[in-house]
Amino acid sequence: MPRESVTRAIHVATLQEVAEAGYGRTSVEAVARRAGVGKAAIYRRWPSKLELVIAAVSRAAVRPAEVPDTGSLRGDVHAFLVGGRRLLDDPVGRRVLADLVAEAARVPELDALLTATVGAPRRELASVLLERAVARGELRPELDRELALDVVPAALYWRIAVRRATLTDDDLERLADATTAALRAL
Amino acid sequence: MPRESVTRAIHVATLQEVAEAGYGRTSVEAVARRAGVGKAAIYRRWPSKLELVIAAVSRAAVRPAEVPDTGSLRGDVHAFLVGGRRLLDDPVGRRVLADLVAEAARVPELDALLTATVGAPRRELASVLLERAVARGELRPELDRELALDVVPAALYWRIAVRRATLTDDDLERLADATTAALRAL
DNA sequence: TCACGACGGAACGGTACCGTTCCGACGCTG
DNA sequence: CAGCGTCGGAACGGTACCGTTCCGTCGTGA
Repeated sequence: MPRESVTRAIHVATLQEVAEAGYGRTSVEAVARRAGVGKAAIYRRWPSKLELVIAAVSRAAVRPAEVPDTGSLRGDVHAFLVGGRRLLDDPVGRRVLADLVAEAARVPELDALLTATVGAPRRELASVLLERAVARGELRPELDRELALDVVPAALYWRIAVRRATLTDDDLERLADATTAALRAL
Repeated sequence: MPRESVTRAIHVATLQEVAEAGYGRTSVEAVARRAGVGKAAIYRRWPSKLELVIAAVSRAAVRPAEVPDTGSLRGDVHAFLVGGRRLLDDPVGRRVLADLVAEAARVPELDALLTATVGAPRRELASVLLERAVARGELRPELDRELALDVVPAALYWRIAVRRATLTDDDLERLADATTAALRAL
């Protein structure tokens, strides 16, 4: 039975390596070096870099997808944005995410992983929020769900992950206002 | 004097290589192979992979930043989105862009290049559009420009570059409506 | 048409990983 | 406290690029 402490050290080292070197330049050798571990310990667990990274990301991405219910669309959107900012605030996670988004265009397994561990849960959260607003009468029942689900997280991702700028609490308030207005127009 | 046809072949091959392999795994050797060119021809022109990629992207990204003036905020936003979709529609460009966005977090030169050749021109376009709307009285003068400039392109990028889904003409119409509503709330 | 120079291609020594295997050491479990 | 299995580490042969240098060739401009 592999030792858990070693497995954890490898996971941490993997994420750090991907964050610093980028997915493409990440080597199993470097991960082992950083983890203070023999390469054999890694190959005993996973057959390749892809599986290694997938395992590390899967473990790190496990987050309880709590659904906010504030009683209003605007409040729910704000809560969603706050959660999203928290998710993107980790510098290591942000870098790894950007790399994996790029790499997912080439590797279907990574694409599936990202969708399953990050995309789908967040999307489900937003979906619940939208349906509640429809039920409340705040949004039209014919609302274009597809488009709405893209509008909600987009500005947050763009600003933090792409432009690598920050969003203050105040920004988040106004962004919630703007997003709510956008949804009502859909 | 280096031959222009060779330079062009190298540029094309560079972008294709980055698109297929990712920036991190792209090698000068592979670029030369693909371009049907000796490595010497590349090192005669650029000192390293970074400069090579920067040159290729710079050339490819030169696009006339035409400013749409449709007479209304909604029309201007729509025109901006149509232009953005055209920019992101090229599959090679889209992949390269995702890689470079990730790599820009590590390499300041790449960051500066991306800002100068893609970010700033598009941002300037959006800025003009916003100021026109303010002048027209369609948006409040106290409009938060920073936030507004993030809201305008975000959904487009999110959907096409991150989620790798498509946007129909109809989607673009509704997205223009939603974005306009969001801006008015800022 | 001639000569200059950039060309494609091969080869250089050197570094880095690959994926595997073999150690001797150490830590759990029983 | 015995022994089994995982441990860190070193080494394996092999592949791939690095950045540079050297060819013999061929296109181009004078």
